[in-house]
Amino acid sequence: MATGRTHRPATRSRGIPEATVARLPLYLRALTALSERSVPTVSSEELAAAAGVNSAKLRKDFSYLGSYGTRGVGYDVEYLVYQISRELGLTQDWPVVIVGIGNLGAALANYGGFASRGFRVAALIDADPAMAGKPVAGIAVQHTDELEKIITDNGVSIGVIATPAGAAQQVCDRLVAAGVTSILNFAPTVLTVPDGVDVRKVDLSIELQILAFHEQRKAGEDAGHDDEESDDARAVAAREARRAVREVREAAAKGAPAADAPAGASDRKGPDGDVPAVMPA
Amino acid sequence: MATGRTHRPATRSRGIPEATVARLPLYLRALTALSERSVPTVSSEELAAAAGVNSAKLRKDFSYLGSYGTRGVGYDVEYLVYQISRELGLTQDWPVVIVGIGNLGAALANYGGFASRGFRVAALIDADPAMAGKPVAGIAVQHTDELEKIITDNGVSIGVIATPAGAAQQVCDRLVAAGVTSILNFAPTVLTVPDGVDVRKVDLSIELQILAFHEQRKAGEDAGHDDEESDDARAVAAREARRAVREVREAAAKGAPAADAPAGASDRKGPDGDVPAVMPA
DNA sequence: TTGTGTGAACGTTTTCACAGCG
DNA sequence: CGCTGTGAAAACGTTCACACAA
Repeated sequence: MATGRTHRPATRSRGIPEATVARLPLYLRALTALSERSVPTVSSEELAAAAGVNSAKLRKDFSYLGSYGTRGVGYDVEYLVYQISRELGLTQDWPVVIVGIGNLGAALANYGGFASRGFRVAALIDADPAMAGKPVAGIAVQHTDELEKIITDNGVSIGVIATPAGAAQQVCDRLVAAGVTSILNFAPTVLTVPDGVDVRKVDLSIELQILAFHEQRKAGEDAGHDDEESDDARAVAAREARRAVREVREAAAKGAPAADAPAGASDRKGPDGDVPAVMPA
Repeated sequence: MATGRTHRPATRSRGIPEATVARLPLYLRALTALSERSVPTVSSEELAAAAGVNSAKLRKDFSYLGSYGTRGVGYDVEYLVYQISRELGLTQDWPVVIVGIGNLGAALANYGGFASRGFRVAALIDADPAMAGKPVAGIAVQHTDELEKIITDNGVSIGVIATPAGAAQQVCDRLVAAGVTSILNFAPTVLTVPDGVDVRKVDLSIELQILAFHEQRKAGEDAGHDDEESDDARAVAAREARRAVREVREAAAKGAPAADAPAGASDRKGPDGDVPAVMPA
């Protein structure tokens, strides 16, 4: 199938493990803070605490970059800042475009964290003609028609999608066709992109759902039976439930939803489904 | 050390692997879409494609919940929606508070994806007295002074922090003290919480930095030497660089930054550092 | 026959524990 | 002696491939 893969495919980042790459920005932040307080060196223990990881992990991570520490002393803060910035590619400036200037898009445009790292908002793009020309975060919003021209003229390779879910794939396709090879997606959809294009997604409601899961667990343990329910117990219960489950399903199929049964979940909020992450763009 | 751990500690979620939990919302979304199109059943292959994972993974994931499929047929859409919702704890309504009603906080308040799942915005809280009483997304913003009362009165157990980095830990402490046990943190800081409290973080600039890393890789490969640089080559290069590196560092220590050297990284943007994710709250 | 459910193989990430450098 | 750097072990996650139920 040459249709293009869906998500971070076999793009194994040569050399540095993906898990490590994901933590480098964390270290960088902690180091920057230390640097501002003019702290000259840190131990792996201290830095790890500041970054919220354990020291063994941090040392392993750094070992992939090279041997930048001094035994018996620690790491030189300034020097590490430089090395990590370099490794992350933050010593150059990355022009980015934000597409979809609704509530969230505007928040992103105003977000200082971008500019303070190596990112520069090259343009804000929105499909609403009424938005065109209006300044957001000091930048005039441009119309979607200009998208391709903006990408090429500015040599943009990173795009941020903050449109409603419905528009996301379309926008994504245009970005990619115009030359964008990295996409940060805030729309609650799975984007399909060709090989060689990286997509990362941020989904606000998914994060909350994960929290809800754990929250429910806590509640269950407090009220529930034993403190430590074994894995087996769960598996067995699930297996036992299967019979009952099948009956319920059949009942439901006959159009008579049982008291504690399906079909209820989908009428939670009417024909709403995947609501856009932002105001209509 | 009773100081309280930093990040998802040993809270191994009994039974269902964390990685699976993180994907359940994805499946749920795909299923909801199918449900709306009145599709009665899906195969693991189809659903996996819609969710952007491969089918083996999806089947494994579902196997942790129980045996909810029918061999030779697939999964009953409505039924799976129900089961996953149940597993995620979305059959009940979770009141959440959002603290820090800046640009991002407002975007979150307006985000339809919360309400459409089992989440209800119980209150918006901000430290700015001028904000108090102003309606955002149809809800009057309340002052931080009310925080504890709001939490207890509404039985809130999930809090969203969208304040500037500087205020986040303080807000977090108050939320936790008032009874919140799950926190979604948008501020670019590592939060320290007691055991039993879950924290998930969303950091916009970290995501971009990860993209930049991969983007740099791509560029390097295009321009660079061999197509497929071996892991060893990198390791060796790093090791060789060590010598040079040490010299550079010593030069820098003497106050004479070399042409291609440290200290440059921190003056990128003056005394800016960790800029808040949102407007001052 | 079709497509689920799952042991077993494989790959990645984390943790351990300690040799050895400064 | 203290703290990094790193092999080796353990834990975790993904993929394979096929028995078996419908």
